[in-house]
Amino acid sequence: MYSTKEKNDNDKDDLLLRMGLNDNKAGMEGLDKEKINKIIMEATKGSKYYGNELKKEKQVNQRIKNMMQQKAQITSQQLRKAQLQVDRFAMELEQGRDLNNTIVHVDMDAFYAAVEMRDNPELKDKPIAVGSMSMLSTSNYIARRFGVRAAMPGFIAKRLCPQLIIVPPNFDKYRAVSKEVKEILADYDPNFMAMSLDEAYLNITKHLQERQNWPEDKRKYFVKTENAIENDQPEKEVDKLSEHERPISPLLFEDSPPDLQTPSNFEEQNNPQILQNSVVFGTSAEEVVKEIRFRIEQKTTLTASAGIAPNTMLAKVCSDKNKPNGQYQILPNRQAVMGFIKDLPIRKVSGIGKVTEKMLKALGIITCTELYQQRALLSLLFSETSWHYFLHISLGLGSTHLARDGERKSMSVERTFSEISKAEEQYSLCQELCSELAQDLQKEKLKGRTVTIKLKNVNFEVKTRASTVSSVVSTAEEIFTIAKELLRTEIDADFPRPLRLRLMGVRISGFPNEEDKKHQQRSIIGFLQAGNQALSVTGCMLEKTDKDQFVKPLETSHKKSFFDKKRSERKWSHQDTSKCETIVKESLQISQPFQVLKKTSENLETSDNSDNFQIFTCPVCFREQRSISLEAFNKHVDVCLDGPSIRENSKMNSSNASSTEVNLKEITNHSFLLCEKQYYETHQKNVEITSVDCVNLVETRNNSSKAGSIDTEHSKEECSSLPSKSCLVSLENQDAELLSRHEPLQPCVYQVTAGQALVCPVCNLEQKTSDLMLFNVHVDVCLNKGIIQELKNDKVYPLNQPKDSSRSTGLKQSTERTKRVGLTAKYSASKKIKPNNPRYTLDIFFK
DNA sequence: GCGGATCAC
DNA sequence: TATGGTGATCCGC
Repeated sequence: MYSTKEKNDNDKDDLLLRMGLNDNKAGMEGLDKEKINKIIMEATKGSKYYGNELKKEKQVNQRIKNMMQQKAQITSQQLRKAQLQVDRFAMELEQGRDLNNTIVHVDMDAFYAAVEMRDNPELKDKPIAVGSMSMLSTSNYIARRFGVRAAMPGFIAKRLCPQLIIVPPNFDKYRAVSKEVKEILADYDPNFMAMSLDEAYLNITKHLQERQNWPEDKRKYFVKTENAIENDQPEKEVDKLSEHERPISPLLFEDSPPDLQTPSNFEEQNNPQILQNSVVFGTSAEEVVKEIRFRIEQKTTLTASAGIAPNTMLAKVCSDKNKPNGQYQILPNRQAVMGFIKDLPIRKVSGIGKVTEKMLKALGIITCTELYQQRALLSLLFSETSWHYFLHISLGLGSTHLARDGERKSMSVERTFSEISKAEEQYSLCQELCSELAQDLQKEKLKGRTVTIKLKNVNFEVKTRASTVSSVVSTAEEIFTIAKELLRTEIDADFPRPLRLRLMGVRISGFPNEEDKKHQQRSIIGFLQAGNQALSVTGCMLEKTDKDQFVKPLETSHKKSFFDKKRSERKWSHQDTSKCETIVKESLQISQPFQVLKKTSENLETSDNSDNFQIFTCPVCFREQRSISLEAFNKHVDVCLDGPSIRENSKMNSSNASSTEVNLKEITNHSFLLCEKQYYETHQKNVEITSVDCVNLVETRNNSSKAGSIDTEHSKEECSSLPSKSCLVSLENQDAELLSRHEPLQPCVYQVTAGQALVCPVCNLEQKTSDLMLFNVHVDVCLNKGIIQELKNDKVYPLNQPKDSSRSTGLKQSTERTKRVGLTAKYSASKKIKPNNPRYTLDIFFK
């Protein structure tokens, strides 16, 4: 609906373009291009927005520079080889070219503005735009002469065109009109694909076939004037009107193609009763699309443009060609397609945006012909996905059938506001957004596993932070608990400077598909009912292999277009890999804490007699959780694991908390290391603070590490001088290799004497529980949590890394670790316990 | 999985 | 005074 809609061919000044500038068709009352640029520049210069645009531009330039360097290193030998490869692929694509479908792209002209003009005649001959002072959705064609365009802030538009009338949007109305249009479209393709309120693709291949045998009165439409009574049925017998005679009610566009202007003789015939005009449309694709546009206009008094072509990519470009109120067809033969493509600027193609345009331009590519000529080079400079896409475009290929709307992958809410810097306000805003999101989720009965927050500061810098939990969430509270922690981390990271925000958003994703749900249910039930037969990982591997074998012939056949293949890939990943992933997850879940906890809870004397409630003990905070379901409990553990949120539920009063925090700082300064020696040392130190939440500990440790007060050099020496029993050593030095070979790490064994106080070797705190299973789980969780916390704050290095030394290598290790931890560590450590042995052994190892 | 970017509308 | 909101995808960690 915005600037992307009218793509710009002018590339003289990218930055100006990005701000909504465009060619000015230099109407009499309009402004010329130079003037427009000047006014926009004056309004923009010096703003924070502009500053950020400059910054982004620099990044793009750097990208281009890198690309050019890469290009310079390519040898002619490499290029020749690439040429052969690419051409072989191009040939296969060519053989698979499918010209048998007739795809139509229908696009309402200046939709919102047109609706507003229709409903308020006073606006008809005035420059108008729909939107607000800060942002415009669309403008009418009069306003466009002044350079007023979609995606331009209203206040700048006003400078360009002081007479501009800005109408606030009325989406309900647009939706209603859109529905009317869609009802018409459905007659030609019940499976049409709506891209937005004002745009849709149709595949009219089938309709065309059927239409060949239709009698004339099935293609005949009664012509109404503006005053006519609603009648959409083809009925009355009248002479066929040629295109030139067709009555077009609203004079939306002074620059409409002449054939679509209202004929002058028609003005006299304003009585619908007397007027017995009708139109008969032919049986060709062109006639069908004329009919569609005619009916749209009769029904809504609005005009549409359309493109007809053998695939969606071309149809889209075509609909732009004779806009407004026009149509264009590419005939279904190769010559016509290539002729059309020849001088087509790549920027016109959907999917090629400003950045891609600029990058390709740096390689001398502006038109599709040039895109084709450089195909070998492109295959060396861009990812496979990208150059395949480019090759499709340059051959005029595209999707030949319309994909059914797949399942939604994410849902989000975001809002821009005037600066908010107070943390409390930020939290409550976040809470509001979560509530809204939860309501939207409820409407579609969706639950997801990943919560992402988005923050944009007053300098327009955008940041996103995500967290994935092991079971799905959907309520406002659940989402907020996660979002809050993400926000807290960001606030803490900048402390004591406040986050100066201008936008906040919350998104949820990771919706389980049907297969996921089934598996999840089965696995929970199965596990609750004792028989926890783990599905083997090898079983999954087999399945994956099967899938590959099945997909491969499909892909290599090259019968399908690039777009089709992308779609089928997606389908496969939905149907099959998801199954596979689920199994992996399932087998991992077997070893997850809640399994142990469930057993624990069975042993508890349940004071709660409610049949639905079960009491679980959280291995992180050691609080009893009354949860209706394992799922809910699991969520608790996840959240608890992810951050210090539990503190808010904590009964501990603030004075207590702060006093323990002081102690903790001291202790945890040393607790980064998992050295045995240290374990014993801190064990003694720690006796007095048994009641502290592990959750609090982590927060404290974060703070202290931020303060940079850790004598890590010292600790490191201490540690490395120890005998090789350190868990740390094996983790740091061997895990990479071991993990890549899918072999378990050497277990790191801690021995605990019966009756002895249980002190977690990770957080160094004596644990309230005497249940070794629970303690075991705690250590496991605490270990993972420590790592996760470290990773969340990118300023902090992994557990054993000195904060300030060898920054480059440290960073490398840090990210190295991220991956593996992300893949394996969370919840995946498993435990082996011999309950009746007086000398218990605690094994910690990573799967 | 995460985060930044790009793109469309 | 003032430059959007929603969803998808890709790439490089």
